[in-house]
Amino acid sequence: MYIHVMNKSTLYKGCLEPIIMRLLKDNGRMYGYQLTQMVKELTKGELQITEGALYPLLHRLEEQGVVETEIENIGNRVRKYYTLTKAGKKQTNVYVEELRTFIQSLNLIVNPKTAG
Amino acid sequence: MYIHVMNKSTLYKGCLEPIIMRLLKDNGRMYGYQLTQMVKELTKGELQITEGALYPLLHRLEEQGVVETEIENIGNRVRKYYTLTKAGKKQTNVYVEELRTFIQSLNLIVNPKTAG
DNA sequence: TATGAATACATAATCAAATTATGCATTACT
DNA sequence: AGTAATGCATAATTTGATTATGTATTCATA
Repeated sequence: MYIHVMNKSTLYKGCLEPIIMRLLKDNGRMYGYQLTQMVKELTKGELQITEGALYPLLHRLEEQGVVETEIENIGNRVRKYYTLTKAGKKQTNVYVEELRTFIQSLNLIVNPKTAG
Repeated sequence: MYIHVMNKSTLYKGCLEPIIMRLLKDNGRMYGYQLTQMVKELTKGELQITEGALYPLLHRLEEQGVVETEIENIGNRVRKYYTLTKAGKKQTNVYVEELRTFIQSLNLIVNPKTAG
């Protein structure tokens, strides 16, 4: 019988946006690669953001006016820093609250006895 | 400026499969509509599974041999009950563990101080 | 000093899985 | 009689990931 092996990384579909915005809110100016590293560190390697997911997301956020960017040259290398706009910060508060509620909901399903 | 309003229900993209399997493992035989109601109740209305997401998922799980079904007639109405197969139960344990780890990861990002 | 790993960005093709909309039918409520 | 709730299903579309690829710099090391 065929057993479907779910890639656990697909769990965070839909959560990436609030995750990134939360990190930007907490840490101010950050660049893309730094965001991937911070997620990896914070989650002890559990969550690994792929570049193909991250960069298009950051571009969408910029289009929407949620973040603004600055290019910085580190030696010969280019970094693109992202900062939340005022509207972006406001939006982040909403998203993070929703994410907290969502986590609580997941807990209620997965650990119905302990999660109150 | 355009502010993107995220539908918070989209957060659970990718988590639906382990959620449903977990409920089936806990409660044995369940039918589709019942699953949607239980998720709604458990999460105090926060998570609402749409039919367009649920039924195709259940059909996929059946194809994969994760669940098996029984049709039951309640008066003139038809219900389709789903039960985890042996392989399905095994798989559920893995998925639920992954989901727990994922929840913990989310916590580490959203509540870095309190989540250990 | 060449080679690979890490850093740093970007995008196109593809796939998975949801939303939205629709359809059908029964039962319960008002 | 009409509406909401129960109960299933599926098609069209959209979203948002994966995977693969490309470019380029910096650093460690064999």
